[in-house]
Amino acid sequence: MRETEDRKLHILGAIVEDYVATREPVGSKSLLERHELGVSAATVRNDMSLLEEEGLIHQPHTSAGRVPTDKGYRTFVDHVATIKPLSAPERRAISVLLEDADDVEDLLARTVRLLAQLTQQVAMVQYPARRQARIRHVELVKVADSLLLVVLILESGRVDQRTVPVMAGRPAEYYAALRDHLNRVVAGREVTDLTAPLGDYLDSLPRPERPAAAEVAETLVALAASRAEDRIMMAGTSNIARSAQDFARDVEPLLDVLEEQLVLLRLFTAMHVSPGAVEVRIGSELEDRALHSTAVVGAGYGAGSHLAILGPRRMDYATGISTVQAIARYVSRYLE
Amino acid sequence: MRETEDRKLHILGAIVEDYVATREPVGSKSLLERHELGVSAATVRNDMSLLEEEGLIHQPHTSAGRVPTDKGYRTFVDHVATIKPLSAPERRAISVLLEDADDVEDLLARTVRLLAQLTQQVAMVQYPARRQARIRHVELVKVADSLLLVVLILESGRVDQRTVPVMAGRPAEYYAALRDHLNRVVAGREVTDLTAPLGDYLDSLPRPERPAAAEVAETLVALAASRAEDRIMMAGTSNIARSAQDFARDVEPLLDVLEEQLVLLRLFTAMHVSPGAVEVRIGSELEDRALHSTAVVGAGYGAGSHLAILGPRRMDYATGISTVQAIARYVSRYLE
DNA sequence: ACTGGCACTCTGCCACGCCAAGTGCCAATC
DNA sequence: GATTGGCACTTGGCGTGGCAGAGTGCCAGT
Repeated sequence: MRETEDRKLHILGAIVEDYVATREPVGSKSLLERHELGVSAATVRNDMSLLEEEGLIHQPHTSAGRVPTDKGYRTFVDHVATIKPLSAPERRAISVLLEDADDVEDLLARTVRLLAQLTQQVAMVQYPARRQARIRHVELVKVADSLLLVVLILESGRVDQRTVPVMAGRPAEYYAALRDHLNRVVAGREVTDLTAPLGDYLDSLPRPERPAAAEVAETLVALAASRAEDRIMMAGTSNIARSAQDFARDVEPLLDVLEEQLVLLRLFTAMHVSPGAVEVRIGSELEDRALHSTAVVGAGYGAGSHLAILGPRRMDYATGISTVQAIARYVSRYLE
Repeated sequence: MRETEDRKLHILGAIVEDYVATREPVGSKSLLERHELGVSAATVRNDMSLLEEEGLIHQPHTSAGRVPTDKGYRTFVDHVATIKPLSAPERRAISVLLEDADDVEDLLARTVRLLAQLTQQVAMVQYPARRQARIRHVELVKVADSLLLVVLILESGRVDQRTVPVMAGRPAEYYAALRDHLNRVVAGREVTDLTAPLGDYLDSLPRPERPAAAEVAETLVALAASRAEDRIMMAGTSNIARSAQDFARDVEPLLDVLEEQLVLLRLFTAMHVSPGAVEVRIGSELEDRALHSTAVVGAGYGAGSHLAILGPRRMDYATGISTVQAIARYVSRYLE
């Protein structure tokens, strides 16, 4: 009993492997040619029948081979696939490449390209969440007579900016002074903790001066509240062209989703994986309709951010999972 | 003589229009069904023969309709196409949408999305070149014990940043003081004019302090020299899925090129159009092999930056050209 | 519990033939 | 001389039919 159960899983694994490799429904006979199963074709057929009853594989039509279902891929990933660790040269390559990034942005760009190249899938990385978000410095730049640029520098090294329309005619010195005052008030504070101190500061001003300063203070609060992790960097989109076989129908909505990013962000927030852990979502397990023909292998990194690869359900999960995991760890480390 | 020449061009135009609309080679008979040419099919056939001799159209195989060649599209664009101005609602929509961008980055993002939506092609915008590139402020942020973030704020409102590894163990006050010194030296200067003043400053330091300050100064020079217009923002990539008919072969290298950006940047620098002017490149007129099946309609905006749409050669040039031109003008205006 | 064998069912592919659309050319006409 | 109607010819696309290959389910035998 135990043994036949094992064999069924083994056969499922073989089916998935063959299907991934050949892209074609796999039958009992060709399965025997490529795998040492130690049983006859008829037995394989019986087991396949059972697997189909359990909803793990599926026949496109009578007298065709079998194709794994979403549920089939799922059990494969959960119970069959053995993660193959990366080779030493690969690890070294990752290490070297990420090491001399000269910027967080650059680090992410390298990461995502690397991930796309190693897995041959579409890779995406969420911008890192800011963990200790203390304000380092605020700078005001008058870019036009009635337009002010507010720059916010955090201690983590992140830089955010936004322009705000202001009343025309104020001299540059006015904003220099305002900047100094604001810095005195907000420097060293958490981004979440600006409203009260700024309110106090505004109250301390002579009444006629308040509205002008309030304009800037509001922008500052909004800027501090904006979450940069709401952006995603992507690479390897051309890989979807290679893997999709039914192009016109599948690819267009997929490219739309990738560009929209909103769906991907929801996806990321839905997968609350602890750093280093990997989560796999396959086909219908993904919320969005357009992603039903794809699978996503994601991992957490840093402080609650995510990275992932996206490809066809017919994907090499073993290397995908190990690569995503390894890269997530490396990035976490380099972010300190 | 003059008249038959005109008719030939008219026929070329009709062929291009029909081919763009139907995606199928167009023959003399179906041409008459859709256009009032005032002549018989035989005459059209004769003219088509001549057009083919001139290399403007081409027959996929004997007894098939005609398809425009690159040269054919070229003459169509140069001599036949009449630019249809945008409708009033369209203009208003552009105006409204671009008006309340709260950032240069945001403005570009809106622009590129708008362009993609209006033309149904892939749209791309080069980051604006910095015209008057005076330095407003330099900020140093210690993000780790041996890692320093250098932030450069320009008067135009651009913010650039880069991290640099530094010797460990220096107190934060050291960098605060260094920042103040550097600001005194570089504030108000052109980005191209930093080497000499910074050299003088370094020379003025006591010899043992020089290497430490030099580390930072070098990064600053490199940062100032880095050209941000070497980046491109893109939208509407899913549109290539719709327009390409022969997928597997065409789309993959195309997506690669779009991701690489290098080819696109070379393309942009190659088209030195004055702001507001439009340039069209069709098929083999484009340097890169992967772009031979596409056409690009580009325009200059701002101070020497570019924006463009990219689509199949079989593209609606009339609306493409007018839309690109209109948007380039709007963006130039909003950038002041 | 497996296995070998057998009858059955599809899909993919190839060959065939027909049709529609298109062409080129030529003699006739304005 | 330019234009036109007519005609013979070419060719890709499409539907049909037959055939081979791969696969299945089931059953009787070990």
